[in-house]
Amino acid sequence: MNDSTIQNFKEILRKEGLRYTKQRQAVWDEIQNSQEHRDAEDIYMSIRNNGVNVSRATIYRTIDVLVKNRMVRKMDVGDGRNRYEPRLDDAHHDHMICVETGKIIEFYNEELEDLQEKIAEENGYMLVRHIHQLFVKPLKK
Amino acid sequence: MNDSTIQNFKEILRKEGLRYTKQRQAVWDEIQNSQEHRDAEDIYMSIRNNGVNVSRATIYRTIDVLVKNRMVRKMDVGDGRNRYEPRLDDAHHDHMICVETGKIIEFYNEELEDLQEKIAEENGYMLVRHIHQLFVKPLKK
DNA sequence: TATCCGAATGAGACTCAATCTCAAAAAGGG
DNA sequence: CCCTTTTTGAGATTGAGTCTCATTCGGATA
Repeated sequence: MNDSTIQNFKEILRKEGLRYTKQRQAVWDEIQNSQEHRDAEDIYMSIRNNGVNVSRATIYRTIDVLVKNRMVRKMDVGDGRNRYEPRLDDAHHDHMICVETGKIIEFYNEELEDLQEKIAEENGYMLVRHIHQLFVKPLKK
Repeated sequence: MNDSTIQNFKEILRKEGLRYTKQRQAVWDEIQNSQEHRDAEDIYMSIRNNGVNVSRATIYRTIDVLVKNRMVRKMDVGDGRNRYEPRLDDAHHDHMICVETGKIIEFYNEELEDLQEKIAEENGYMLVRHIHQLFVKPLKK
């Protein structure tokens, strides 16, 4: 929650023609401060526990802005609740989800990225974005 | 909707300890007959329009059985409605979704499949299943 | 083929994440 | 400090999917 990040956030709001409010700052702080993959309810409860009054509507509205401006990544894990994670470095990665423990592991593989673009192009398309999730279980030792 | 497919379906119901009903057959027929990626409401309406009385509950319950027995594949396109497609040949493929037209294109790439298993193993896991969707747009000519 | 009993069905209630509504509160330029 | 416009929040609403339970049906048995 350093000054430069706050400035960056304010700039994005300005660019979008939106006002700076403590609720919006709280949402960004909350997501930014934990490197986990959290759901909206979790973020909502944390902010309230920190003493900031906020509604679910504001959580969702703010997340939309953050996602649009690539500060937050929204991920659909397939259980009906989206998860959010900060995108501080903008380094792309995908996710591996352990079906036994629910643990989420991030991974990135250059070859995989290239291959996807190639496949899209071979079909006459340009890759815009992708969802790639590996559901895994621990190797037996 | 040939005899051998019906027999196969009856066998699966037997194996699961379930009875053969016209509603269950109608759901399987409906999914099987169209090679598209359809949602539950769509399947529901089609069956009713064909004159078979069925409820949404039965649609969902039957789809669960079909998915469990690998006759139908359930896919989460990210818009809140799952899509279902028949799995007649059991050949695996992933999907490319055009963000401009909504068209769904199937693809399969051996190299991609191998790479995923490798990545899981490098992290100490075994690949159980995966979700891979490419969101694309047409190449400008 | 008639009987019978447990399984299946369907109408509608319910769930739950996410979105919408709109009166009241707050931002922030002048 | 004022004033206009935006934002907020409590609660209503939406919509896919699930659950309930009285009624109907499948199909094994005799």
